[in-house]
Amino acid sequence: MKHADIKYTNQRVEILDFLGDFQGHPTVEDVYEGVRQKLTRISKATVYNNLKFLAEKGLIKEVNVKGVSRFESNLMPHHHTICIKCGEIKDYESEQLSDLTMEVAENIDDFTIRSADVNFLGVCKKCMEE
Amino acid sequence: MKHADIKYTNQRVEILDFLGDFQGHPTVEDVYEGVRQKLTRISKATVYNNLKFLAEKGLIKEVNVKGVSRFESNLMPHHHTICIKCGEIKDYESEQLSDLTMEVAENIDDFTIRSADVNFLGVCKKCMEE
DNA sequence: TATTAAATAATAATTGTTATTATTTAAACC
DNA sequence: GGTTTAAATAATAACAATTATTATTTAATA
Repeated sequence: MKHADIKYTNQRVEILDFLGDFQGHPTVEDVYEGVRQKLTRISKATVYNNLKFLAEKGLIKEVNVKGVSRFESNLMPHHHTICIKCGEIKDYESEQLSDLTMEVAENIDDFTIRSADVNFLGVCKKCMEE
Repeated sequence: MKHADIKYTNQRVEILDFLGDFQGHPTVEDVYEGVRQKLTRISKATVYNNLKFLAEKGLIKEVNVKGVSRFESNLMPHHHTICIKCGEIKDYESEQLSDLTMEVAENIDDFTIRSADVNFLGVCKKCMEE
């Protein structure tokens, strides 16, 4: 799924690779620390710029949780459960909900849809037991 | 809709009044500036604390957009359209989507649901014309 | 090879939010 | 009513995430 109009610099390739391998929804800091293992001289600003850039190009997705940006490479339609205690984020799939969400999205007047996000906020099992 | 276990201080009453009158989804700064018209000596920390407090008590709702907290007093089930250019937020209602969202929410395993948020991201009419 | 634009690194500045502490307010008890 | 106690507030410091700035590097184009 390469895009012709995107310059695949070393930094961008490493960021994409990192996100592809990562299980979960890393923050900018996570990505920075991870990518730094290979590109020791990469700047955090570059990580910010490229995560934003790649999200705008649609190669990755941004998830904003409690004011901090997180990213994922899972582009398939899905939702998120977010624990309001520990912050854990998990993917959750409901094809029916994805379908209805997109159908509704496409019929909103005077609005050019880019994406539709469904977030379930609550308390995860582990936090409930405490 | 008064709650017995909530102390209705002047600050909290003014914040609730402000949110009730406000058309839209004000930030903490908006609320602070607004409430300051009547309670000139109110502290911004108090605004933060009470917005958080009132949201936890379920008297208002928090909407996090692009990393900044916004609040609203509309407690009816509804969604939001968010313009990625100008940041405009508008309420959007789809009973069918609200219903399905809640139904899905209640059936997520190992997760105690608190709320389910649906955000439509895209470009508003005004921004499209530019 | 020279020119130009894009990308990057390093870091300063900004913004939204949280933490701290002293003071004030108000409820609960005698 | 006065005293004790806890909660709420004001003022401000501290913090963390993000954005802006600027010089340098890289790479595409002529």
